[in-house]
Amino acid sequence: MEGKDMLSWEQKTLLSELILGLEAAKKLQTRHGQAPSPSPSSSPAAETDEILMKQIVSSYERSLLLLNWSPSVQLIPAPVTVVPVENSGGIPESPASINGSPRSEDFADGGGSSESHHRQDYLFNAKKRKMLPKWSEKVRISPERGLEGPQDDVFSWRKYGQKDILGAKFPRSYYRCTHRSTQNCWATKQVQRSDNDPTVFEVTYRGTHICSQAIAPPPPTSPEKKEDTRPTKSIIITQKPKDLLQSLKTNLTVQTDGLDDGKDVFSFPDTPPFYTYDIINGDFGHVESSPIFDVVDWFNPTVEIDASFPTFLHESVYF
DNA sequence: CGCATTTGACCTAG
DNA sequence: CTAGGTCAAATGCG
Repeated sequence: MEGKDMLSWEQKTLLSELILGLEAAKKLQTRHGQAPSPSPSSSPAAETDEILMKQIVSSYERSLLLLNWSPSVQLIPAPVTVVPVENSGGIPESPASINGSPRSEDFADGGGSSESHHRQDYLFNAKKRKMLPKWSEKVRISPERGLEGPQDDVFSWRKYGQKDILGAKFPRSYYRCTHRSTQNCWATKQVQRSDNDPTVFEVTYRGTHICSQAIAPPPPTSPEKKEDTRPTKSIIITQKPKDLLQSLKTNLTVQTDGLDDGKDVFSFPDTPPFYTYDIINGDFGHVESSPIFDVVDWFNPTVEIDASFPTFLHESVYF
């Protein structure tokens, strides 16, 4: 039946919506380009408009590209190996993390089993989660800090579980975004301390943050002390930020272990990425770009991303 | 008090 | 069945 294009109707709808929007934006852009700014006095405004339109168009394009690219959302978002630790054994890392067969079973709520309402939710979440992008990085903490878990990001995580893993000395901790319920942010991460090197943690992220925290940590309009913008968490990563950044830029150790096909090499987009933020900690710049959120289903219009989007490609990472 | 963590039970994939 | 992942009640903490 639907052999190649197995998109759910939601995805199709989204697709057509995006196409529509893209067309409109393009038209607008064209027209704008043909007719120079009506008010010559305010040229900066025109520039802003142009930027805006470009942004819109490229956003649409990217979205479409993503959708077409991988029907089952298998984008790996710029995995950054933080510490160039040599792979001690390698990660087992479920090779078939993405199943490629997104059978869109609808949840016919049938009559009778209302008891399993939250169970369905569980199932639903599990299924949904499976489609989320996944990547991992190794983080070395500085021992003198005595910190237990590495917190290399500015996100607020909430621990929701801990498990002893077979063959691992240390338990694995499970975290999810604090704003899961409030903002539908389904990003999770799990932290596993390395067996041999207890200063190394392996952090596996799953899903991308869509919460507002993901985008705008500090408001740029208030030139106050920018030191305390981060929430009490001191970044603890690594020893040489310079070399690290250098190697990141040149080498970019991409650890795409979540790819089962082994073919989906994520190349950085040439278009201005979705957003980049960086920790201005004097320590390390962590650049993360987000792929698509799994658009499969949420009709939550309250997620406003654009409002906090002004920092567009600012590179304040110092080398 | 409202949040986060702990921790055993529960669930599911393989 | 087992191992890994998640839930949720209990507990802790500011």
